[in-house]
Amino acid sequence: MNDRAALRPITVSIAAVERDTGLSKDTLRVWERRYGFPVPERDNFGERAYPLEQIEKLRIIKRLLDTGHRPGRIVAMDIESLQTLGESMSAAPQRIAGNDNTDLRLYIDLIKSHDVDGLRRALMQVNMRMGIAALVTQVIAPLNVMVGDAWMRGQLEIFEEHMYTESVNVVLRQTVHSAPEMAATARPRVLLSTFPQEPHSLGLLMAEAMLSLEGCKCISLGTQTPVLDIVLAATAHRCDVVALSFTASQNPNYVVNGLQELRQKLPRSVDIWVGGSCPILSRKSINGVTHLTDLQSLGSLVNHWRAQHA
Amino acid sequence: MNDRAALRPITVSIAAVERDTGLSKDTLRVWERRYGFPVPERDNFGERAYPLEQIEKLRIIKRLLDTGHRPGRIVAMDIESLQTLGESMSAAPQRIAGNDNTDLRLYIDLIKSHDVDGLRRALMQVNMRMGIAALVTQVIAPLNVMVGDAWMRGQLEIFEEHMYTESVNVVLRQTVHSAPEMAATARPRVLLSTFPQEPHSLGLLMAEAMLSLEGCKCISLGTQTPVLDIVLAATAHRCDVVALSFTASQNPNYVVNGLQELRQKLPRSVDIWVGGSCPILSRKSINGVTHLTDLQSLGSLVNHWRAQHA
DNA sequence: GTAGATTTTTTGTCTAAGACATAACTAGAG
DNA sequence: CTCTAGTTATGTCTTAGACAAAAAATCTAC
Repeated sequence: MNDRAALRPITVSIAAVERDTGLSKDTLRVWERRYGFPVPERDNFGERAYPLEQIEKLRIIKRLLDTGHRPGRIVAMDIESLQTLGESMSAAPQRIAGNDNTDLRLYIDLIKSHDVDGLRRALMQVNMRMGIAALVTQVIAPLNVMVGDAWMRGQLEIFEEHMYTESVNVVLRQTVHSAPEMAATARPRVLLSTFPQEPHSLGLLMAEAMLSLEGCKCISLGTQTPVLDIVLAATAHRCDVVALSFTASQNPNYVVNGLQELRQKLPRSVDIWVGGSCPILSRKSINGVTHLTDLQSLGSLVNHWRAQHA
Repeated sequence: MNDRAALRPITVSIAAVERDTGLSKDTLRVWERRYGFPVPERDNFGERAYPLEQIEKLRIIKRLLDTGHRPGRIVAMDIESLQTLGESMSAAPQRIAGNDNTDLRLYIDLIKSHDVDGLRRALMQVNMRMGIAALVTQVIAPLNVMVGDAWMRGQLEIFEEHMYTESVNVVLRQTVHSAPEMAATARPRVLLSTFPQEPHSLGLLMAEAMLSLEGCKCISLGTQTPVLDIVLAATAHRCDVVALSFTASQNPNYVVNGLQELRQKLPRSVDIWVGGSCPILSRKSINGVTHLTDLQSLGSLVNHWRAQHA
């Protein structure tokens, strides 16, 4: 059908690499020019065609960049050196959680046996027994990481991940909205959303659950709101806080520029709280923007806000 | 702090425009070259600086492209012409419904006054008084069209549309899942999702509401599932029907090719039902795929299926 | 030695115009 | 009315050079 695909099914276009690695086309071309990697083949039309091994290596490089390394030092390295470099770094932070994750295997098994109702029931039971906070921080948040990992390793199909995401969506919304509606006078009033290229809504929903629990009035716009409209919405809804969720799929520059732009256009009286698994947030702190490393700290942040606005 | 921003706070960089409109940098530059719009100013460093009005116009153009217009015809038009163009498109199919829409204005007013709780309460009341079917077909479906329209005319901001979408999301999920859980043995078992380029979930949710009402067992994967995974999921969940939702933002060719591929890979015993506001679906019928023109007809389709599988 | 200011290097993104595959429209024939 | 062939429209790729911003390295003062 497609000559390009038929002749070289093992290579992909620069646009696909940009989508899959998060490295911009400009960056890919300039690395090739400067560091001699990646060196894609060329298809019949003279356009770059990246072999899968190079994409694999690019993914490793991207991870290392996210943890603080610099391109000039690592892009030209061979893949084995990169892997040993990566292992020496990642060993530490994993264990700190203190959770051996054996009980979470249960949920993965439910996903793999395609038992939608069973999965939802199991999550609901956690909610009944331990409450929303524990459900979110001790089950759903670590499960998200495990599911992402399992998918990366090829142990989980895309549709199984989708089924999981939809189930969590259902359960979280049900628990959040079954609680008595927050009074319109509750403070702080928190506006929730994500930046335009960020389609993942689970982080937002988890934050909403935790904030509602703390007695905040949440106004969620769902995902992908332009920066300008976040400003308009915060004003229109008289919000005290704008809370934003980011994942690793976000272009780091978009994140930083967007947040600086938002900070500049939003009144100083409105706080900006950001969270999620986006590495740039931890590496770089932005003036006037509060970064949460985990969902537990939302509670103390709300208390802190209330103390200041008493 | 930033010279660029300090001197011209009313303009933004090409990267920010890409982020907020979804139009690539390449596309923005080539439109400027070919159609003479947008024509950004230049900052102190000779780089493009887009005024807000042009971004507004770009958003409207993007919307019109999604509904089938082509750049060469509309990019050079002035903003008023674009708005009337947008209105003339949606005017026609409106009347056919036989609804004068005066009562729906009420909801628009609630959106414009930023009364989230009021909007949700109003929708919930419709549900109590008239049931889910009426809520979906007589209120939400036509309201979706009205909201899209109002945005195009500049009467509604993006964040107001987002707030509306999120509210409908909440209300629909609440009504669907407050009903007693469907028995695992209920038939037909319907798998719901959208194709990879389709991010809109409201259509899916409306369909799920109607199908649950008819006593079907719904398994939703959320949006954007690859064709191959739809096949895998339908098998894994032993589904009788795959239901897909499409909006006008879909590339017509992707839709047709995707559906043909899906039909080919799915067992003939599994029905494919498609619906939504995507023009190609009405223009072209695909072998082995059932197209629903409106949500009301879902009921008779379910009955028909049951009669055949008695 | 350490803190702070200054220079140098690194790095991502911007610029330009040209090329071209493919999507979409138009016209002609059956 | 339907299908096929020709034509236009359109997005994305290509090239290479420039430069601001960030990071690192060097220098200066105490």
